[in-house]
Amino acid sequence: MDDQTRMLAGLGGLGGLTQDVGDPDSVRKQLGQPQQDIGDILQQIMAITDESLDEAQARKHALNCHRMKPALFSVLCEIKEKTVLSIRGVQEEDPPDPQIMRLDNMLLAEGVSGPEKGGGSAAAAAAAAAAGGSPNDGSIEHSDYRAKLAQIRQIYHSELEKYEQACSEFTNHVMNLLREQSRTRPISPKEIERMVSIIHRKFSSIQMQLKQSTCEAVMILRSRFLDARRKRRNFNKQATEVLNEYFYSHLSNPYPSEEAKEELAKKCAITVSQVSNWFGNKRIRYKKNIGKFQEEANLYAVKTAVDAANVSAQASQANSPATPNSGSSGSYSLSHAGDAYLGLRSLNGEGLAVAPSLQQQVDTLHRATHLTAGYEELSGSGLFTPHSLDANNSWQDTTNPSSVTSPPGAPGSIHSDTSN
DNA sequence: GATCATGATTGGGG
DNA sequence: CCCCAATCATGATC
Repeated sequence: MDDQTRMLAGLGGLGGLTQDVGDPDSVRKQLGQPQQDIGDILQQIMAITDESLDEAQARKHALNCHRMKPALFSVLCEIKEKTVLSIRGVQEEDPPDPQIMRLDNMLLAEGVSGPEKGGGSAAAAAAAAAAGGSPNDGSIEHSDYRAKLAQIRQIYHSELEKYEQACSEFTNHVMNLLREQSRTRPISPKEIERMVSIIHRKFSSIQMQLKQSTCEAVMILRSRFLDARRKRRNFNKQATEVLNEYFYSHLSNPYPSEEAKEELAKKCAITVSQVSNWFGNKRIRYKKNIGKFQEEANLYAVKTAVDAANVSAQASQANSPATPNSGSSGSYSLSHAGDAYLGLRSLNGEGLAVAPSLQQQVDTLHRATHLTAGYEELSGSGLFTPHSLDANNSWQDTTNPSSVTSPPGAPGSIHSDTSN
C-alpha cells in the first residue's frame, strides 16, 4: 500500500508535491485527499486486472455510476487540459494551407476537380488553343488528351473518395473508442474534438500528397500533349497535293503572296506559317535536287494541264482562246492574283520575274499536252530538261547548280552524317 | 534499326 | 520580317 502510494506519486506527475516520500500520511495531507484515499482507488483498479471480464465490467459500471465520478472526472480533465495547453495552442490555429489551396486551384483550372465534363474539355480546349496547332490533326490529339485527363480525373476522385471514407471511418472509430474510454478515463469532449482534428489534419496531408501527384501527372500529360503538337506530323495527302500543285504551277516564282498563303492554308487546313515552312523547304529541296523532283513536277504539270484544258475548252467555246496565263492557272482562283503579285516582286533583281513566269506556264502546258505522247520528245525539246528548268528558274542568285549533278555522298551527305 | 522523307527550328543576311 | 541554308527530330518505309 505504501509502495503503491509512492508509485502513484512518481507516476502521476505529482513528484514535486511529495517531499517526504517515506510517509504516506504526509502525502495525503498535502494532497488534501479525503478519507477514501488514492491508495484505495488504485488498489481497486489493480484488483480489476485479477477479476474476470464480467466482474470488471460490473466494477467499471459501478465506478461509472459512483457519485464522485463526475466531480473527479472534471477535475482530472481540468488538470489534463492545463498540461496540454501549450500543445493545444499550437494546434488550435488552422489557417487554410496555401500549398493545398494552390493545388486545389490548379486542379480546378486543369479540370481535374470541379464539374464533371465541362472542366476537362475546357482545359483541353485551352491547351489546344495555347498550342495554336493545326486543326487537321488536332481532333485526334485533343480526344487523346481528354481521355488521358479523364483517366487521371477518375483515379484522383476514386482515391480522394477512398481517403475521405477511410478518414471518416477512422474518425468515427476513434471517437467511439474515446467516448467509450471516457467512462473510465478523463477524456473531455474537447479532447475528442482535438483528436478528430488531428486525424483530419493527418488525412489532409495525405490528400495533399494525392493532389500534388495528380498535379504532376496533369503537368506531364499537358507538356507531352503540347510537345506532341509541336512535333512534326505529315500533312495529309490532299494538303500536300494542293501545295505541290501551287508550287509546280508557279515554278518560275514559287513565292506565294500573303493572300495566296492564307488561301492555301485554308485549303490545306494548316497555318500560314506552315505554308511558309513548306514552301521554304520545298524551294530549297527542289533547287538542291531538281532531278529528283522532275517526275513529281511532270505529274503536277499533267494535273494542272488537264484542269487547264478543261477550263480552256469551256472558255474557248464561249470566248476567244484562253491565254497561257489563265490556262496554266487551272482551277486556282488565287493563281491569277498571286502570279500578278509575284511578277511584280522581281525577287532575283534580274528583271526576269515576269517573263519566266509566263514562259514557264506555257512550258508547263506544252509539256503536259505532249506527255501523253512520250517523255523523250519533251526532253529533246531542250526546254524541259532539269537543266533548262534550272536555268529558267534561278529564283535566287545563290543557286548552286553543282549540287544538282553532284553524286550522293558529296557535301550534303556529310552534313547529315556528322550532324547526329 | 538503318535510311529516307519531311515538317519545324535556328541563325544569318538583307 | 522574309528568305535561305543547315540542321533537328520524327514519321514512314524497307
